[in-house]
Amino acid sequence: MAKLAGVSAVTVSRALRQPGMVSAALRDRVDAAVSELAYVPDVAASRLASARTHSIGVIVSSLTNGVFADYLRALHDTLLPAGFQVVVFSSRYSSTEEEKAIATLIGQHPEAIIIAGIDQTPHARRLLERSGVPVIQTFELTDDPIDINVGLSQRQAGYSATRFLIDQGHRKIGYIAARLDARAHARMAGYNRAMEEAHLDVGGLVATTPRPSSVSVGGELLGDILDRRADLEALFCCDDNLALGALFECQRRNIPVPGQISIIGFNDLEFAACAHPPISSVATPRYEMGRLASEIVMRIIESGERPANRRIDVGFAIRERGSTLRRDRPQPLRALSE
Amino acid sequence: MAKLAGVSAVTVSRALRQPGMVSAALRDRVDAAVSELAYVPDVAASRLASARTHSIGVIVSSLTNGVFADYLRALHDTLLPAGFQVVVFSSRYSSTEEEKAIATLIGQHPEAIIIAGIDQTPHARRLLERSGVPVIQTFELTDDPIDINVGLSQRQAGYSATRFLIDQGHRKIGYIAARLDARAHARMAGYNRAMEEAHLDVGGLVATTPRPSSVSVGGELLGDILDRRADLEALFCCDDNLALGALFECQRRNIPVPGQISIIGFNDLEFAACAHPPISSVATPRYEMGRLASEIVMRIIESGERPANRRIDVGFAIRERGSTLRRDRPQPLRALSE
DNA sequence: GGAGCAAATGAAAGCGCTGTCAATTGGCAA
DNA sequence: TTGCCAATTGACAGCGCTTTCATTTGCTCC
Repeated sequence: MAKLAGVSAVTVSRALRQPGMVSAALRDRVDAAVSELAYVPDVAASRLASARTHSIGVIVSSLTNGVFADYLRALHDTLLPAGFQVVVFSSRYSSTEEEKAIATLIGQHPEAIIIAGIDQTPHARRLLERSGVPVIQTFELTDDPIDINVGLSQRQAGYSATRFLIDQGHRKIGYIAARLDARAHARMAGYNRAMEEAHLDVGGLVATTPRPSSVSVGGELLGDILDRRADLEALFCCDDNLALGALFECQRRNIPVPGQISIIGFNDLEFAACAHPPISSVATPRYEMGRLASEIVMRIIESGERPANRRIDVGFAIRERGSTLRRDRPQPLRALSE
Repeated sequence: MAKLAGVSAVTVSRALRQPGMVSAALRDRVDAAVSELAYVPDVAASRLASARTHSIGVIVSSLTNGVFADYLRALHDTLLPAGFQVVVFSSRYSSTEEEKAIATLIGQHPEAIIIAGIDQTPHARRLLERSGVPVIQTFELTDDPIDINVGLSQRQAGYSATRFLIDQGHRKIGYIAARLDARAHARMAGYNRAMEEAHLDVGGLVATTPRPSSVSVGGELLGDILDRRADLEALFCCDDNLALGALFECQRRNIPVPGQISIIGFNDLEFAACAHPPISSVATPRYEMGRLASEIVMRIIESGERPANRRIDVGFAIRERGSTLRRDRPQPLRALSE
């Protein structure tokens, strides 16, 4: 390459990275040789020599779950223009794969790591701590972040969704969840807390499966509950796919939604608002969370400046739509105010 | 690291890569030091020294479009167990980003590249050709592959879906598409061909948008057509998200599906089969396609053995479901057999 | 008991770049 | 014309590994 352009390797490197520092003539010669050979510099060599990778490691639970779509988009939108490469790994909801992904990632020496979730294994945690780069944990909130934490309380969100249904006048409120990752558990804990607080029985009202979440699973899980509790009044679904499946299942069984069963989903994916009826959901600011995480990371890399707070709560919001309906009750719920 | 274990760097390298070649005692010392330091070898140095990256580059149009989910899963399922790392880039449906992704990827020296689509820019093509590694183009079929091509004829699939509706007795058949990438265009070409062949007019029956596909866009596009053609009888949707949106829009407008309008989608995503009514769709073997591509790649890397055919058609299949209905016509369609 | 060999380990070189610093060139002031 | 400085370019070393080859160790076998 350098030979073809008739210059030294150093000049090629400079012409490509800081064109302003070489004369126009040489720059042209280099450019010509580059395009002649379809030359692409070896990042491995570059990384080794410069100790910079210009890459940010990102680990998500799934590449294909709609939940990570906006989040990943935000990361790309923010980091690419700043000259960073975004290296995405999926743990596929497996701790083992997550550990592997973290190790692989660290071997690539990203300049920061943004990882979804807070439930890393002790080994994974150690790897991250020892990596020496900023680590942002996202999606959930923890009191004990590895480094920095940008997320929301999944438990609180689950509580709020359930409480929302209770406040609407529902009593026989079901909960369905698939995959059962840490976030699903946290939401369920919130559901249980809200039900317990309202002195409502959850017997037969919960259906879960370790299978991945999907629309069809949502229908099946609702079916499981209905087999036991035909008197179901409302359903909190751990995610919007399940909610959509539950909605279809109701339509299939001629159960009016929200007339007989109210349905609320989670994450407020795009389709929720335009379903028929539109599905109520808990909106989580995933794009915002990704943007925030990227900006924190870039600030640390560029100026070493760390956020004042290691723990940033991005919150959530209940989106009330047509799939949930206020139900008038003759007698008030006892002791809900405790 | 080597110092802590009291051995040479070479031994560390060997203990980690070929444990069988070092004595148990040293192996234990190395392992201890590794976990003590949370040591992870530097892939850049490794790659530079060994000229092997054990990575396969993958470029898709979108990380978050459900279409790539099964495909990526297949790639991971097949390549990870074989010891390859899967490096995924998204072109985000942009030629510019695709070029950048290809360049970045080649700088990382993957051992093969699997890229979705056949419509790379000339520059991108050159980069791929010059990279010196096997390149598999997927999802579509071309007569002029860069190297190897595993896909299906999107045009043919679009033709078949339309023809399916025609054969069901429909005449006023609409087409909606979003994003308008190469595959959407190919499907539309198939639609146009089928309509033309059947001497059916497409006036006012087509609605497209450059916006990304989504469920809500599906409803809007159907609305656009209905504004012009209230007599619409059937709708071919460029993807299942649009189809779902169209279905919801019909429900919202109290238009019976399939009673008044038949709907067929494309790709047969998971939710199509469990919608209400279940949505007919064109199933594309995406998992199979990914598996095939991986296996070809691994065979080439391991033994240099290339497939007999550079162009492999994985086909497609119409899944007939409740959203499409045979419509009886008094008079037969003229000249359909031409 | 010593030659011969296999197994285990280490020393040295080098992968393709970039950081550092030295060398060269040209322009301009004195 | 001479000397000095800035701009431009190149030489060299080294990033952290792995490959190759040499060395050492511990056997086996005659």
